[in-house]
Amino acid sequence: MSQLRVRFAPSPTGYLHVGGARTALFNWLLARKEGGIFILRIEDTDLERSTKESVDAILEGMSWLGLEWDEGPFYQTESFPLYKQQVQRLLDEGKAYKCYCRAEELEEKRNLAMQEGRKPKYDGTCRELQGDAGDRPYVVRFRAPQGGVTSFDDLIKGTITFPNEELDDLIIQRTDGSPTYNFCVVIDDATMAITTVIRGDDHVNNTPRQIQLYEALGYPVPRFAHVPMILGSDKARLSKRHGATSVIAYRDMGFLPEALLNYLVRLGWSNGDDEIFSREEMVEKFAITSVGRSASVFNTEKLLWLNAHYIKNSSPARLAELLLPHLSRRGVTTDGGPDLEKVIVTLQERAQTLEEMAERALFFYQAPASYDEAALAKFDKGHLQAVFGAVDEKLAAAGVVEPAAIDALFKEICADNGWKMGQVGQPVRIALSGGTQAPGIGEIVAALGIAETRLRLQKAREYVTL
RNA sequence: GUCCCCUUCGUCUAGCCCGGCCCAGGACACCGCCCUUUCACGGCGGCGACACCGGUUCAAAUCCGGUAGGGGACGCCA
Repeated sequence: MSQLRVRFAPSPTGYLHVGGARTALFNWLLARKEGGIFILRIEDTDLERSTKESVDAILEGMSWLGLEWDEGPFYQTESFPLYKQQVQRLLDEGKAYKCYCRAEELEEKRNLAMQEGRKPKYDGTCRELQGDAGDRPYVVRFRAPQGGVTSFDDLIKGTITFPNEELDDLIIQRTDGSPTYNFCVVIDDATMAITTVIRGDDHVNNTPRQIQLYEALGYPVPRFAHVPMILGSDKARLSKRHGATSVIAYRDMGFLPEALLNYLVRLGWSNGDDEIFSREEMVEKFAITSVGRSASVFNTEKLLWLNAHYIKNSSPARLAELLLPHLSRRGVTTDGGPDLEKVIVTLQERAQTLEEMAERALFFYQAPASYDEAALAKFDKGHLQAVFGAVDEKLAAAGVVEPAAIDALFKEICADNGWKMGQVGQPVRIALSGGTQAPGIGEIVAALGIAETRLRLQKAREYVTL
């Protein structure tokens, strides 16, 4: 059996979106699982819309996700001579012909056909033309088989059959001499010896045409696997109006690549009741044939849950590195402040994204500029002053730095003064962080350090005295 | 309009190929309880689906037919 060769072939007309990322992931997974080759090919035949920026954005998304390719990136624009040559071959063999119909005429005929409820296919005006019609502009059309059917066994959808009658003579070369998509893919997939084509299912309708092209060209037909689309919450095709669709946007929102990957692989694919998959487990368990046949809705809530899971299970050192950009975007530097890894440990259980973590980490590096008045109002001033004073005093004499030891200290303070934990913890939390939503008192103090803690306590005490 | 595809809890899905173990299992979300110095985490429990109609069968989510709904394609875009 020959080696498996798959490819991901995005067109550089935008960033890498989650749908494309999932297709890329499935390709990558299959290649890794089968010990095959994963090729990256940029489909830039649309000179009008293809941009270098898009290519870079796609590459950036791919590498952030860690979907490394074995060959490429190849650019279709580099193969123009080859396409030209193959078009000529088809022309010479009578398998393609020149068509002089004008685009506008065709457009009209198409609209008319649609209006009248007919299939808007090319009427074959130039199909039987003899010889060249001078130097009038022309496109080259593939002479498609008229009768019979074209069918293929899709790895995901099963057997799909099209009556050839539904397929018209598609254009393979434009008036300006450039080749069209359906033709390029076939040539490229054939020359790159792709054995399995995994792509979005918006391509199923193109598949029979491509198969006819493979046959006309004398190439072996690869296997096909069409993965269902990803929908937005309203079940319409996922687009910007549903929120972020760019892979890089997810990175910037503070998602971990393994969380996105895990989410994406479970969209349409499953392995029993398993939800969490490491990269290795995905590779080991993935099977293209067990990808579902129906479209699925992108659900940010679940992605968030997975992200929280991976945040909880990542090392503080790694998170620290990933968190830095989110912090500096907020104008915060960790210089001179608490050890970032210690801060992260207090936040790991509570943050769903790195953005959220950065937000919650802020007070460690910037003493509160104001306090949550409503929360403070639940205690009377005398009590507040007494608490801040007692804690400050206790801390001054303490040599401990472990969260558990500090918590024990607070228990002592409660016992000594006949207070309940709620009467002490909450005021101190407000004094240290400004608000009520923060890690445990012991954790905060340990990360902040005794000196800084006392400073903030004194500040808060002054504040309530005023 | 024509062709192609799809249809299990709100969402992702298991089960479907090889009917009975399924008055349908898991996960996210939601609700409640517990834990608790806040917020979270965690634990426990709850809510909640086989699109519909026929057929085959002792028995159907599973097989067959039809209906409805949804999506995709129909480009000198990819």
